[in-house]
Amino acid sequence: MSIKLISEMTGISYATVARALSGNGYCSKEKRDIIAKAAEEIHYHPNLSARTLRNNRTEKVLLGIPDICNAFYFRMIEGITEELDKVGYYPIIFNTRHLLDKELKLIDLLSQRYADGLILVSFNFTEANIDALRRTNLPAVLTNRYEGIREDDNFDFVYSDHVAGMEQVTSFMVEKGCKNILLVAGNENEQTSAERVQGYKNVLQQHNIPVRDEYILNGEFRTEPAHDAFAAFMQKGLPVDAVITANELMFMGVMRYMTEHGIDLDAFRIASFDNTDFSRNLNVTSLDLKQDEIGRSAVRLLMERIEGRRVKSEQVYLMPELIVRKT
Amino acid sequence: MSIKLISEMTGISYATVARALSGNGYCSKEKRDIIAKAAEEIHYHPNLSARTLRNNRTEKVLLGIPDICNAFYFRMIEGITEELDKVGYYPIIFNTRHLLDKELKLIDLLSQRYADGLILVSFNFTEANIDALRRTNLPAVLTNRYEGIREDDNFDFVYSDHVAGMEQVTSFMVEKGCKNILLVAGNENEQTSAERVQGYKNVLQQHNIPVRDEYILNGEFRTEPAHDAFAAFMQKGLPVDAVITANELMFMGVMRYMTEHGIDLDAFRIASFDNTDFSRNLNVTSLDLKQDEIGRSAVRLLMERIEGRRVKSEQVYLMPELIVRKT
DNA sequence: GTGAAAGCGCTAACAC
DNA sequence: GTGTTAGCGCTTTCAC
Repeated sequence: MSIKLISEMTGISYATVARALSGNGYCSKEKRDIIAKAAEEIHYHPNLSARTLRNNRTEKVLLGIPDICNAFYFRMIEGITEELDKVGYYPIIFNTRHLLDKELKLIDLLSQRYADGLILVSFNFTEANIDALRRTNLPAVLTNRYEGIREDDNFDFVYSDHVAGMEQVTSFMVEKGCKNILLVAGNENEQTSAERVQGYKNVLQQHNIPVRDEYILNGEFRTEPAHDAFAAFMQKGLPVDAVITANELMFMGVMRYMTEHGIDLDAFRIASFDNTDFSRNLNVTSLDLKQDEIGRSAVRLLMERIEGRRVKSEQVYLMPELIVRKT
Repeated sequence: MSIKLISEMTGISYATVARALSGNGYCSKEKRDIIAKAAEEIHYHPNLSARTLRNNRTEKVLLGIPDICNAFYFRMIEGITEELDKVGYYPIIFNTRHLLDKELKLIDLLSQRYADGLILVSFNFTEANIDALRRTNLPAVLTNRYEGIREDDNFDFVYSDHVAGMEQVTSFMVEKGCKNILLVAGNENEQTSAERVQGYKNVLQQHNIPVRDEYILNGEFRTEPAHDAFAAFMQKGLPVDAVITANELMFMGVMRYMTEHGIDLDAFRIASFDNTDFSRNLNVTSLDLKQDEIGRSAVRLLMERIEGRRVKSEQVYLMPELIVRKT
């Protein structure tokens, strides 16, 4: 409509106006000025839907985050945003709130061509979302391991080695002479939590330290449950010389218990996963899971597919790094 | 194309297929089944661009956030998301990174009809972005005061009273008997910072406590500058019995200094703005700026405009609430 | 150099 | 009940 309108206003043909506005193809200087003036007058803006419909290209990427309020994802989002910037793409951030429902909705949006590709962060890759993803046959990257991936799948994954990560943290504690190491973990049914618990057990066994179930808490990866589980543990009066929290939300819960009860940060050694601002500003040792690099790799993999440079599925593994601080 | 494809596959007319797929209008059970099967077979998904182009409606709202990694915005984003959910809308989150450039890009996206409306959080409402916004003549809500608003403007604003908020915090300190109250503020050129400083001064003057410039630091609303300004202040050895940080990022900076130097949380009274998880989990008194309610009001105002129920500009003022904790 | 027109996929009005 | 078709705004091919 708008080009047509300008065409009618100026008496210049539709095609010439279109050329002038897009900058593709020739249009004389005089006409271009007339057209520019008219465009300004009606506040012309090309309609994105029309353009997308025509080009079948959105120059946008959907980004599904399980919890947009979890600081863990910040550097990932930053990395993704910056990397997309370089190729003139935008991230469309969706908060999936750990709900399969929302993830499916997101995949549906991809099917509807709301974006050219999808980066999906999830801890819950199941038949439901993987199948939906396969059906879209559009480019996607998952930021977690999925066992059943096939070479001809339309998605890749980027993954941090959580087992090795927890081994680093636990080794650090053992080397510092700790024997009674409390692990505040997530739900063992979740793959990422199981992996972290595995890393913890591996190291204890290597050093012939007994693995005691009461030293492995289920904090559900969330602040409140971690707080409550930690409180219950402290009630028992068992010896502790080190606490490891398997993510920073749970570290927050532990921290809240400690401030409530006037327990100092140096009452025992403490280390967390995620390396967000929270641990940094409290000078607490934390495991950096390379979120930034996860994001950047995800974009690179995705763009390879969007630009048709690759069709075979690929997996990228990253190694976490322990950031040692005061604790 | 896709409807056409199904129409050709099944030999059923285009319109009937369209009716079956959309659910609008009649289509016999038998045909519907045939169509459903064909749709399934080709993984039919309606094309969003085509639909948007046709309907001139996206059912999406652009949401511009200055810093998506600042916990202050979490509850605002949540409030907005939930409220939009109720009316079947989605937020499209854009990280403007405090850059005018990005804000203008965002407003441009609105002009291109990438969404039906815009909620813009900014601390920098100037001629540039306000004019651009006016030119779109599309619905928008700003979450800050803008002095030059006109009754026929195409946008509204929602606003927390920062002066009254800081008065609450400062009064709390004064009532607790504090005399040497350090304020870690932002840059006074910024309107929100100036307002907060004003509230602080108001209360001190009411109580005949001298206002001393060296007790008002510029922490630029960011963690590092606040840390450094606080460190410099502490060097001087001036007496302090209370510290107020004008946002939680700056509180983090102060906190980092304290953990670095082994200063306990009860060395002096401390209170912050924002009431995020950081202060909550450290049991620190903080001012709740009603971010949730800001978000919800913003959506309500915006939907009134999107649905054409109102054209005159409106302003909503909210009153902050002090959450008293251990400090 | 400029202009006419097809077509992206969808919706909906209208004709039968 | 079912079918035909115009048109949303843009891009691009092709004809002049």
